[in-house]
Amino acid sequence: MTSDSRLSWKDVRDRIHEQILTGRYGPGDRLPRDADIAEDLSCARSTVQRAMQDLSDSGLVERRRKGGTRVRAEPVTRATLDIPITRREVEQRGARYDYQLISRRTAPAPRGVLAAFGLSTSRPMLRVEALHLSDGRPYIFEDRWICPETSPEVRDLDFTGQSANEWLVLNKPYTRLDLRFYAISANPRQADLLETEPGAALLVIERTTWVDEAPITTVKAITTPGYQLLTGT
Amino acid sequence: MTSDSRLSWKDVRDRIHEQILTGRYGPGDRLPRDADIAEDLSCARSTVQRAMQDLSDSGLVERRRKGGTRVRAEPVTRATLDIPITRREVEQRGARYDYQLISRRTAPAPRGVLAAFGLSTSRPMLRVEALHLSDGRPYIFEDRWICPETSPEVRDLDFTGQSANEWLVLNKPYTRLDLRFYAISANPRQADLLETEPGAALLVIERTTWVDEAPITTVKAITTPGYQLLTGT
DNA sequence: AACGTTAATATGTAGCTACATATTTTGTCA
DNA sequence: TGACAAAATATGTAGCTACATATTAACGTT
Repeated sequence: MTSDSRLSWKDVRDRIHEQILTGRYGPGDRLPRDADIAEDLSCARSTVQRAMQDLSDSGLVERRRKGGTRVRAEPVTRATLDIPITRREVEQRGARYDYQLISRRTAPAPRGVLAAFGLSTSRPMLRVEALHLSDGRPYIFEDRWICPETSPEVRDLDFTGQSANEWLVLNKPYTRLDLRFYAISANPRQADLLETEPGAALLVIERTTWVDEAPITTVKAITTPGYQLLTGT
Repeated sequence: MTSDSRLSWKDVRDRIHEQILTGRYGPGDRLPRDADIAEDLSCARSTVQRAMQDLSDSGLVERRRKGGTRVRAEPVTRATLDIPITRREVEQRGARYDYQLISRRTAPAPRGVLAAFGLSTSRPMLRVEALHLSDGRPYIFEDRWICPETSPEVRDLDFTGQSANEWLVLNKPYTRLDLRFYAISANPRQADLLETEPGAALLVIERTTWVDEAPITTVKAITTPGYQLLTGT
């Protein structure tokens, strides 16, 4: 929105989006080439390009060189998820945050952990179990495995004061991330730690990170009953 | 990657990302201005701009006019989720897709539905319950409410052949989307429909959409035990 | 008709300029 | 010192050009 008369790329994007909304272009339809749209709206092709890129990123249209731009035939629901560090999540809800280390020991990584990393050969890793609390009540139980070959510093960290969650996120930026969400029934130990009943339905957020090809960490964040993960806002 | 000597904006992005990875710039640190980086790397400012925008989109840095660019002090784990239409999801796993309409009737929207839409006054809406099957076995049970004021066409659709999921996604693009994920224990009816045991832990994907301010639909997709939602790949 | 080669074409990217916009910093005056 | 106005500054955006790249379409040969 530079001035009144000039079209911003967001204006162009919204205009095209609206034409898709109103059925002017339906699923699978091909849109005019950028250059033609630019002439139509009397703006630069680069402006249309930016608009189209955004629509493409949001999953509404598909673009292919020479093939042109078309409305996605089978649209996907695409959304961006932000998962903050747990301390911040708790504090932002206006609650007091506490952290408790449950265990920290080195052990051979089990099959599931190796699979998450895509590794075939077993090796020792550091396992850290910890509890995040909100206003003194259990909030998230994290069961984490850290690859000491990628992060040798963890050998000297005891994670009693600062959580592994926070240390890693501050000191170990990743280049690749895998996320998965699923539900489990609390086993007796989990129920005990989270102060709930065995069999309670719990949302698990599993996160695995790498720097290039080197595995950093994989963690199961086991949430308390009623926990909801939201997008947007 | 235009030619060998010219830096693409992705090269620039990766270069800056790497400097953050290696600790050259830590959380909260301010990066040089775009113009200086451009001179350093002897490329155009617009190239640096695009690189920085991307880093900003991915949540690694924060940019403010006049304030410059700084590494996010409290990084977030940011990921993009793609949720395809259920038929496609099943077929892509190489399974046969089937669809069963369970019920379709108009009723006053309950409190929870109104809350999801952010509405305060009650009104009648169309409720559609349906089952998606993979190789003949229950896959996802969807419990959907559709606002007929926004989509009058639904009055004439019986949803026996095509699922509401598919019809809406093909014919009702949205401008706003809310997603939430949580776990529930299967109640007897859900257990029966999904052919599992009451009390089983189920992942629920709740989706609410609007066109501008007008509510379109809200749906609880109740998945079968073991269902996992993944990012990436 | 089948094949491989070449041309045509739509999007993708880099570079440049000019100006807009949001903040912070600085300066001025009471 | 405090409040307000003006200048400085870093990012944001639009327009233009030139060329790169991917992919389809056209063409000619056998």
